[in-house]
Amino acid sequence: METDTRSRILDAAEKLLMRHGLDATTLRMITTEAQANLAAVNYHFGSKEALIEAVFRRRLTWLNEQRIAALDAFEAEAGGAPLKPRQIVEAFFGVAIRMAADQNGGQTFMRLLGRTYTEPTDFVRKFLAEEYAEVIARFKAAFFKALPDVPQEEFLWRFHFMMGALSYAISGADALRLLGPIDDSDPDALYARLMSFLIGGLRAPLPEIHAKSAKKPRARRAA
Amino acid sequence: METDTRSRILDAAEKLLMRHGLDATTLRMITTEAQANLAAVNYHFGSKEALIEAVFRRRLTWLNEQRIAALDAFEAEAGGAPLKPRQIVEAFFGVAIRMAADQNGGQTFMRLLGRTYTEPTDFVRKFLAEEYAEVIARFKAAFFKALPDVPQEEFLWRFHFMMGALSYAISGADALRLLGPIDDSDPDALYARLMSFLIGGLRAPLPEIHAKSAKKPRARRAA
DNA sequence: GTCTATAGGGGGATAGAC
DNA sequence: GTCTATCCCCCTATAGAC
Repeated sequence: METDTRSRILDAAEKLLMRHGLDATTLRMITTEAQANLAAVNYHFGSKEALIEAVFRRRLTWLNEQRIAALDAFEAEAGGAPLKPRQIVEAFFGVAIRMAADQNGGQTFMRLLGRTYTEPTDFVRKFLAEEYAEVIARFKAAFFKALPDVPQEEFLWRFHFMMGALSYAISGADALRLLGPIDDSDPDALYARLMSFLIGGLRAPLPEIHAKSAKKPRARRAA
Repeated sequence: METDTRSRILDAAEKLLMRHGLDATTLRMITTEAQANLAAVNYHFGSKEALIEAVFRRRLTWLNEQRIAALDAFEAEAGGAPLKPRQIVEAFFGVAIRMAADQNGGQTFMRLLGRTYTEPTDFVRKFLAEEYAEVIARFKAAFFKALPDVPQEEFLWRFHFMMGALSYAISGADALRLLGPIDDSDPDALYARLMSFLIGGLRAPLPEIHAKSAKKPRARRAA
């Protein structure tokens, strides 16, 4: 707790944004929680939006570096051969879910991140795209190489569904509660459950896509 | 467009809530869009919260009735025997994704619903729990019967992950865009893709849960 | 039922003292 | 770097005319 004002504001903002969302969190709530003055936000960050961006970038950059490092390690080990899908899933989603178990702010941040994708504000979308560009490119390439039998478009949808499952695993506590009493206190169990589910979905039999919508005569083999 | 003021307000609110979220949508935006007077909201609904509740209940009640009707039909057909998991998934998620393809407000509503689970406000959580109570009970029972080999706790997590995938399938357009250019205009294709993925995840091999958290000694081998 | 006008509260941002 | 005081804007809700 003996950190500087700037860090205290970031920590307080992270926690309150996770709990109340971007719009409902006020600078007054943040500065009160951080035991700082209202004007301190504008002094240190310039505006509420700039503060929010700083909250995200602080941990998201690090998270995606970890993902790439994990992928690098697997690829070095494989020496040019395609990775196992399980390894790529581990590098992307495993790293995330492990960060979500970290009690030192990682958990709070991942919950915030998880709820942000479905409530996108323009300025957030913008810097998220920047932060994700490299990691997405790397993982797409790795997956395409590892799953040559899965059409790339089909894979992208599956990746998207996997992101949804991850998001709920991390920040869907309220939806979870709808299902009845359930123990969500064991991060290792959550990790194991999510990995099974994701790999099951990723490796599912391919759907038959019936091209009855005339709009896009989907060339399944040509091109 | 020749509907009454009350309906126009509901339609406008649905659309704006979907786009901007609960907090960032103001009554002024809604009444302007609905070509109604600002005071009309309070006259017809009493408050902003009551309006929001009406927006959700209008379609959610109907959606869950459809789900139960679909389940009833499968169960009548099976005559007491357990259903196939695919049928139950179809009754719950298929109905939802079909409503999400409906251009007559269903699509807008489902996108709103999808983003709501991860940005829960207290009063929303409350009536969502009411609206879901029956359908959740029915589907849990059906799944437990259909999947006797899957521990119930494991199934609940998988159901939760499936909800996450559904949510992204419906309202994660922004997250999807991060992955690159992708065609999301074909509802039939989306339906087929999501069903494959969900069933793959639901039927995945069970994870090994290592019970090192003392709380729940899950008897995997030694206990 | 629908309007205008306004009350009453809270928001983000900033000027200027210390 | 940190504070107080304040500007100006927009919000929800409601009173009261029509």
